[in-house]
Amino acid sequence: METMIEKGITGLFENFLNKESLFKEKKVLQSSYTPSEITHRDEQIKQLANILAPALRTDKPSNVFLYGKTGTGKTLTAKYTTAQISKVAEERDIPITILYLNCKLNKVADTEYRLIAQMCRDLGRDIPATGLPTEEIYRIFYAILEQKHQVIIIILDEIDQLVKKAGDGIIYNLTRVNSELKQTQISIVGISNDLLFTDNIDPRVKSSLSEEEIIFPPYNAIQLQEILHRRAKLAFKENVIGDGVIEKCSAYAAREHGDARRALELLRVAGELTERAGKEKIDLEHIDEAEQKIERDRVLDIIKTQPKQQQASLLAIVYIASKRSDAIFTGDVYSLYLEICEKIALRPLTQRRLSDIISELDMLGIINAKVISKGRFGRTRDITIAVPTGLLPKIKALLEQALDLL
DNA sequence: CGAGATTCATGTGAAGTATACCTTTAGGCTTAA
DNA sequence: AAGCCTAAAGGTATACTTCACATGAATCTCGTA
Repeated sequence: METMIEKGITGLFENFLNKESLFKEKKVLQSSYTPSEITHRDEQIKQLANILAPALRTDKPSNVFLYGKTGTGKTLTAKYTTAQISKVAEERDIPITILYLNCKLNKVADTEYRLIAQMCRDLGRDIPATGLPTEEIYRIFYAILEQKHQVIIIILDEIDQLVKKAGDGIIYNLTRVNSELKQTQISIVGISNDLLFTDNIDPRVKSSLSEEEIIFPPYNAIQLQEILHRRAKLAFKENVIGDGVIEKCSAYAAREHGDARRALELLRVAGELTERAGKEKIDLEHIDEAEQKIERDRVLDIIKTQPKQQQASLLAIVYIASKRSDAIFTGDVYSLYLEICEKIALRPLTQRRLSDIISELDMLGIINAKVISKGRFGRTRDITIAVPTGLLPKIKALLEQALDLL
């Protein structure tokens, strides 16, 4: 029995190895890849380089704010430009340090403490995850900075999330470093895809943060095609891509506000699916398949990595949503949530907290939750599931398994 | 009939609590001289 | 006496709870036409 399975598996591996891969270099299509040349962002790169250039004379560059929808090349431009700067700086022995922080929710840098702590770690100083006063962390941070004369460029990706969750005082504190330290100057590169976010922050913070602004317009379908062509040439072997495939990927992504990241991902996943199916040429239907798979993986991955309480809350919502199709209210969710908690022996949270969790799930884009007033019948949130309904059973199963239900 | 008051179910802010973790410090014990 | 380990003391961030007040349109109330 065992040997048969073993045989089967080794056979599978052999098969896999014998089959020629469609990819030449798959990592070119991954979002972490920084190409040596960036297409259609010359203008933005030039602007950013101009703004940051004073760092090479050890002057403080202005703070910059980069706006634009997802997948318009903001992060890429920031990383590319700063990498160039630090290359030059290294050659000429100019002391410049670049820090890149992602402030996404539930990530390492989504509170004031965690942000500063993470920067200290990047500078080579270990900081415990909790226990120290925030002021102490600032002291350590200052001490590290003061060790040598230098310019620090801090890139804060998805800064809107940080400010939304932890307030704008952080930015204010960071900009204050400049007046407190003589040796070191820091400047901030803020990246946001929420164009409206600066409306609700302290005007002082706003003005200091956006001394300069660079707008990233969406790519149009033609530009996307060029980007894809260029990368596909590096990533795939010859004659692997079927007719119209690149055009279709571009069109899909252009429909979604010109998101290049998405276009590249579509192409990569389509390639993987083709390969797995044992075919030799990517054709159009693989793209549709890829689109579904991407969405599914994204959602399932978010859900999988949520804490138990969030999962239980979501399961309650999913149960209700699959049973009836009219609006779902907070009260319904809470009572079902309590039942679930009892079944799996999970200490139930208060409704107050559940209310916040629902907001969090909304922020993650798994559900839509809008506050409505039902007049005489009070007010509540109108909750709907924000993922394709075809995914519901899968989500349900995943959650039940994650929570040890049944 | 319509303006204003009422009402409901929950949103939302502030303040307090539990937990897990951190540093400092004071003993207490060991060790080396 | 100096050095090292340990446990207690005193402190923090974070996730959560408790308390109290805010919301806003459907419905009710009641004066008026």
